[in-house]
Amino acid sequence: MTAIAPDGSNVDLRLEALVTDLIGRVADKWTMIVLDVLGEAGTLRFTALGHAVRGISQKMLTQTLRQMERDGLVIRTIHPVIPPHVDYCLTALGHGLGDAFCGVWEWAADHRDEIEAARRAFDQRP
Amino acid sequence: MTAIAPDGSNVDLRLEALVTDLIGRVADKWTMIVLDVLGEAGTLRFTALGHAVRGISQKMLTQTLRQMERDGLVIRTIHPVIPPHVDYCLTALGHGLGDAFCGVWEWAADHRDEIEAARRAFDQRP
DNA sequence: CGCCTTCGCTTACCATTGGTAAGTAGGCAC
DNA sequence: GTGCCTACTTACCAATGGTAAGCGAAGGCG
Repeated sequence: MTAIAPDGSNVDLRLEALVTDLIGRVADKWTMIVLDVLGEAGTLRFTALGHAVRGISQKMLTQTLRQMERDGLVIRTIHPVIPPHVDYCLTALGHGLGDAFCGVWEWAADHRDEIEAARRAFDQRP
Repeated sequence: MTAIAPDGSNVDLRLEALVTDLIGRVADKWTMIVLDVLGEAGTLRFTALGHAVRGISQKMLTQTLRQMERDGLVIRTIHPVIPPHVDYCLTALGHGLGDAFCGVWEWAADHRDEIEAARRAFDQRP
């Protein structure tokens, strides 16, 4: 079941590496939260997003949004007015990822207590 | 629908903050990859895990595993022999998270090409 | 005219995080 | 005694992220 590519490398391993790499870039805290917020709000401006994503710095917000835009997850629309007006919404790809990640949010909400209990137990060990 | 707690804070907001916090700790690159590897392999020793999780440093592996153990996601079993023998496997909680995150792996595998295309398009803009 | 405000950034500086590589424990084979 | 085994620590350095300040261009205000 291990196909070999023309260059001699293992295709399955290469694919796995690529997917793992992709997960590495996408599975980060801020990306997931921005994805969730935008998924629920539809369209938001930069500052509104900044308030909705509690705790994010402007720097990380711009950085995260740029990365998401580059990955085709969000669309950035600039309205050329003064003061500037820029808004963000998810692409179909972004919605897809949001839906895929939805299960994790549900899991987190459902098992919050268990995790807190596990932590307390762990912290009280000899 | 916004219940108010005895201390006056908004319960929905507090819950949301807690869940967001939890996502922040759990939605990190290495945790997700370790979760996946352990989910597929069942039980692995420290060094085997280190080889399976390509690119992780020993330091981050110990750190990630400790955190996951604290959160009740993995069980760490020490066999008191020399040289040391320690193995790791997922708890039910860990399997649950792995299953919840499974959708994201599938999404990543399915949309890899679209993302790469989006990146190329982005990188070639004026 | 000059000054302040607004919004979406960008930048300089510093703290925290993560990678690299070397060390440690402790028994067992040589 | 020397070296090897594994699962870590640790010291040191590079990269990442937070904080806070600045910027640019138009419009309102005195």
